[in-house]
Amino acid sequence: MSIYDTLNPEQKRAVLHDKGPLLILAGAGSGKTRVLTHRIAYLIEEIGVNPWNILAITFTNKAAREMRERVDKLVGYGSENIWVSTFHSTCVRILRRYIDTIGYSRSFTIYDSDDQKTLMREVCKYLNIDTKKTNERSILSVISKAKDELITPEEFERTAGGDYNQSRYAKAYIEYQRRLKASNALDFDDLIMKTVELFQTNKEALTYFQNRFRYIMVDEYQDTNTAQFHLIHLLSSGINEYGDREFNLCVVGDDDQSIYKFRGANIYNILNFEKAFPNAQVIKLEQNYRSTKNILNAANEVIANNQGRKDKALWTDNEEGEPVHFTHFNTDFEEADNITAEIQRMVESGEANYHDFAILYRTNAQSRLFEEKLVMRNIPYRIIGSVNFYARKEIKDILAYLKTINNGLDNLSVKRIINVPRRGIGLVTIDKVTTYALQENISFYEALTRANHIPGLERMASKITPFVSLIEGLKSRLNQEGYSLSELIDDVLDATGYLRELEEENSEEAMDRIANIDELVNKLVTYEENAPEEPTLAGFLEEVALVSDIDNLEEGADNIVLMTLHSAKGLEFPYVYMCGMEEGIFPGYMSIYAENPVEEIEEERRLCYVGITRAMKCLSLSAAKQRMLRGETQFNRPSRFIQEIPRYLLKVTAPGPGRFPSSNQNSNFTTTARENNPMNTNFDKQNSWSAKKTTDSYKPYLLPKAKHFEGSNMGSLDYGVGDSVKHIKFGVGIVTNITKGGKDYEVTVDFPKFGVKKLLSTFANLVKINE
DNA sequence: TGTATGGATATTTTT
DNA sequence: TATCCATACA
Repeated sequence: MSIYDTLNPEQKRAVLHDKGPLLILAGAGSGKTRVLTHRIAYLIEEIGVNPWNILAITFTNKAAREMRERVDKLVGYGSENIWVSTFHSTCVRILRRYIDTIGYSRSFTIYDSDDQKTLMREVCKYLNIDTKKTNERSILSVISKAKDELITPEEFERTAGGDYNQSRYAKAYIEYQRRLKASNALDFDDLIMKTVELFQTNKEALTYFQNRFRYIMVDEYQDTNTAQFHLIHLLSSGINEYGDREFNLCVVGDDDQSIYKFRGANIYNILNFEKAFPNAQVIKLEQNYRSTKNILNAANEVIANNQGRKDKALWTDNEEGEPVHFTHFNTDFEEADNITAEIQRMVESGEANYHDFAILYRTNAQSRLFEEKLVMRNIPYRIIGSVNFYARKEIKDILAYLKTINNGLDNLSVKRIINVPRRGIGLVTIDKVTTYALQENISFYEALTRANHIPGLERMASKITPFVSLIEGLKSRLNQEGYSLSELIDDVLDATGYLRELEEENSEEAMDRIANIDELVNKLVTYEENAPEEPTLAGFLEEVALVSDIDNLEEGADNIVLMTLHSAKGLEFPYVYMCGMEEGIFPGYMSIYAENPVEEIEEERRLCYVGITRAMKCLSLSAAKQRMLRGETQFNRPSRFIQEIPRYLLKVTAPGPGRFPSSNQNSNFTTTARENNPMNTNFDKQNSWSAKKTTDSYKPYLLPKAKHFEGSNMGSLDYGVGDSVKHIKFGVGIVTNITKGGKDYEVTVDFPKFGVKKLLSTFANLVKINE
């Protein structure tokens, strides 16, 4: 009995395919990772391929790690030589080796989206682009799209021609790229684009990697963009010893799960694979091993509403299972309350464990209500994606120190930390130094080292010089023999006084920040201990730059997970709750009112398909009749995706009585939840942090009184239109109007000295004056 | 130079 | 509603 006997016929065919291009159309839950790992094993053990010649590319670190683990189990010897990594880290590794041949230095920094935005803000200021009319983000997204399509700034400018807007974007692109280069920095898109550029200009590098990667496998192929396509095409078009192009390329994907078009994914990569790689074989994996018949049928019915798909029909041998549940709640509050109650009940009855559950939603903002409920009920949970650990201020600050030490050209990082902690160096000084650096064509940091020669800055030199010697001191220590990275970070925390300042502040927030910094130190120590090669500062920084929140999703922890539908791709759970199934939420209003709604809605539908197919045993959908969104009450109809599921697959449940029929009981719950809150200790730091935060900011929910509040409810304010009121700052004025805004009253008051002001009643503390 | 404050503004998804 | 930013003030 061999390991290949457990495969079904199609899977086996895919595994035994050893030469030439292969497209595996793998439906959800059809065992594609299994096929990939078994194929690697087959190539090594049966065909005699050197593990060293195999490259497997995924999108997330988590997927890469999983694949590595599974391959390790399957392949006894030499599996560590298989190159398993994400697109981005693959490119970083290639660039670290060759990037100096295209004009960057090997110690380049990677800019994340925050950094990109900061840089773009500088660019806009420099080019006099009004960021109120065109915000940084939209410019960045234009640039990102261009980079995905391998369009250089110069080309972009050429095609822009006389078009005013386009040429403005072009100018921004050029300047942005110039500054990245000056900072010796690459953004995420550059990682791919520059690697392609390297391969196009440096034949030696290309040949080296073509010879190295004789067998290439790509997971989630439907999410690749044009740049990634070219990268793979270049890498796989090596010539073998008989002078033939082999294209030993095996890609796995599912066009129905393509959900990253907004990020440049090019669906034609998978739809036209057979054109791009002649003689490609296509194998379809259509048997689903994950879900019940009912769930799978619901998924099939929904996705059938999309046009232009690759023809396929997913089926399963699994049992029929429960029908798909659907509940139409009255409010979003009731939705969160009932779902969390149901989960709790099922766990307490011993039917399931917390880790069997996932709550999925369209937008991160929807997690908040659930979080509040989970805290109240003492249910352990983990939210993926809302606040990235590495996006926190204190973490970015410390990393900026490390980046400055690693790459002094990184202007952004230097500017970030020059006055953190406070050194009395303000904006004026920074501006002067920047201007000087620009004039002299040197980096910002270089300019700092010459502070006492900069006209007009002689007096500031006494503040700047200590900073420079601080950095220089740290740099030189790093160069000493036997000085470790963990010593470096300790020295950074100590010598900068960063930690001391937080300790002295002694607030709860400061304690959280310290805890986060400790966590960062831990990560660095872990990196040092586990690094495959010699641990380096650049290595650590790049690892940190390329992780996403989903990568930290630990297995085995017994908690519910909450995440967006996007993050859920590739995962599976016995019980899945998809909430907020409403028109305007999912599909989102952005897609409904888009220029090309058909296309956009189809992408949303694929997202829905992804969500449904995450469920193994039981799927529950829900919508709310009214929902609070950015302080406003919205009334949405149930999502069209619900209608697309045939009635016989659905079990429509009436919403429960609602635990909180009237609003005033809530406050009791808030306080008790706070006091008996022993589960904080069971959580990791991130959770207790977020839990605390929301508990503190929790306010009792007021049932929205949307329409008819004018009469009776006015009583809760002790003044009305026409009354004289006193404000602590504005003095006495006359109320001219009162409207309901969110949970509060917006009171318009005419102050004789300050004019007409709109105030929120809870904050304004207006006092009625009796005349 | 640093801080407070109020106003504006955003909210889709992320390697 | 929550955060960000510019402006005014100390």
